[in-house]
Amino acid sequence: MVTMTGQTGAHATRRATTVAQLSHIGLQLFIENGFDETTVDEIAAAAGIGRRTFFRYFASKNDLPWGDFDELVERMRADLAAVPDSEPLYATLTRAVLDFNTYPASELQYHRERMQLLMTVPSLVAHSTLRYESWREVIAEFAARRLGEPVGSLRPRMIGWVYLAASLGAYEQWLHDPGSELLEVLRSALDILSERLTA
Amino acid sequence: MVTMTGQTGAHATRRATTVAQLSHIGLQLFIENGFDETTVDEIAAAAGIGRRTFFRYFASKNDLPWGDFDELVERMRADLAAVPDSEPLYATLTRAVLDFNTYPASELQYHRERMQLLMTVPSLVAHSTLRYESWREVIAEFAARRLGEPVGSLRPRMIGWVYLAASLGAYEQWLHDPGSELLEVLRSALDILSERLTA
DNA sequence: ACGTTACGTGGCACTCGGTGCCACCGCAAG
DNA sequence: CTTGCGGTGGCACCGAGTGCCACGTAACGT
Repeated sequence: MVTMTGQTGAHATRRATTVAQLSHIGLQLFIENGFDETTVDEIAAAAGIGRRTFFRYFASKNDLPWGDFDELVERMRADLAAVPDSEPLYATLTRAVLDFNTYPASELQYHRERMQLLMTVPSLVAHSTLRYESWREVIAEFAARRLGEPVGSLRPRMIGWVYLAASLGAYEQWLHDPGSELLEVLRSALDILSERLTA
Repeated sequence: MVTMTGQTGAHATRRATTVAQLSHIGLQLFIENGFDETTVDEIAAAAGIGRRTFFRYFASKNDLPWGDFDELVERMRADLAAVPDSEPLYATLTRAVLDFNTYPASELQYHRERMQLLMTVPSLVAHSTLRYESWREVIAEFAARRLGEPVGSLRPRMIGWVYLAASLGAYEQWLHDPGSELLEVLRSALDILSERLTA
């Protein structure tokens, strides 16, 4: 169970576990026994590491279900940066949000269980707000650049908030309706944004 | 400093403190020394009550800055329920959001400091998501009734999310720009919603 | 081959938020 | 005066998160 991770170049050392492994083990426990009922001690024990070490992999128990979210956000940032200015703003953002939430069929069941936790366990629901900040930031940055406005101005920020709202609304709906398709619900949610909310 | 609260009718007993007093004392400490640097023990001591008693007034340290938010939400629910069907949906919601965030000039400074905490301290930012749920619910309920759709369907939920997004975007902007007027920023944010987010 | 250094590990003790339990006390009603 | 209710707060306990440090092992220099 010893893995090499030589990414850092010099002074690479064996790691007893990978983030992905730990995340998987923890999530399994959360699903089986409930989030609040599962202690970090139990997760560490199940993974065969010390409690202290757990907090070197994850800043908090709340971060465990998030996996490599930050990486995905960075990928979205890069993807958006590569979009030519000829592509219309809102269509690009819609496309980006759909891409961001596109998972291979094999991972869909897992993703659903993960999101079920993130959207229902109060502690996780609360914590998620902090994780979404960087996501909104990417959207706002892109919108600001396209609109020629500072990122700090109202419109880009609002666009970030509103696209997040659409995503969360879609996830809520997807989890609520077991037969639905995530991408379809997302598409519907994003469509509502493009309607005029007047009268 | 002993106050009578005989609301419950029979068996009314003196309370050593009121929620408002405690909230005020705590916020003062948060502003002066920082949220994370202030312990519940210190707040309790400053208020002259026991630590155990603090948690009978507030479910958590995070709830302290919220004051009577739930009451305001209930008022909004009642206000919306009283709006005749002849009033257009989105105009009514816009009006409701503006009313909800209308404070007497004397409380504005206090409100600003409170919101500064709620929107910047990570622990509070996270927790706020849980408090906003009931707010979104009120919006969604009204929209659902007006649209003749179940509350659980996508559109009413989205409307709840999107109006929350506008509110949070406006607050972010308001706090970011010391010279701005809350209601004006809010109005601008809500206006953006009523534009078509296309092309 | 040997010492040195870097680094992942994990034990220990501590802080702080939050909870269950319970004993205490004052007020109101009988 | 007695009984009962309700606010109070001390005490012990749990679990998340952190600082500190000692240990072992792999990589590196000589």
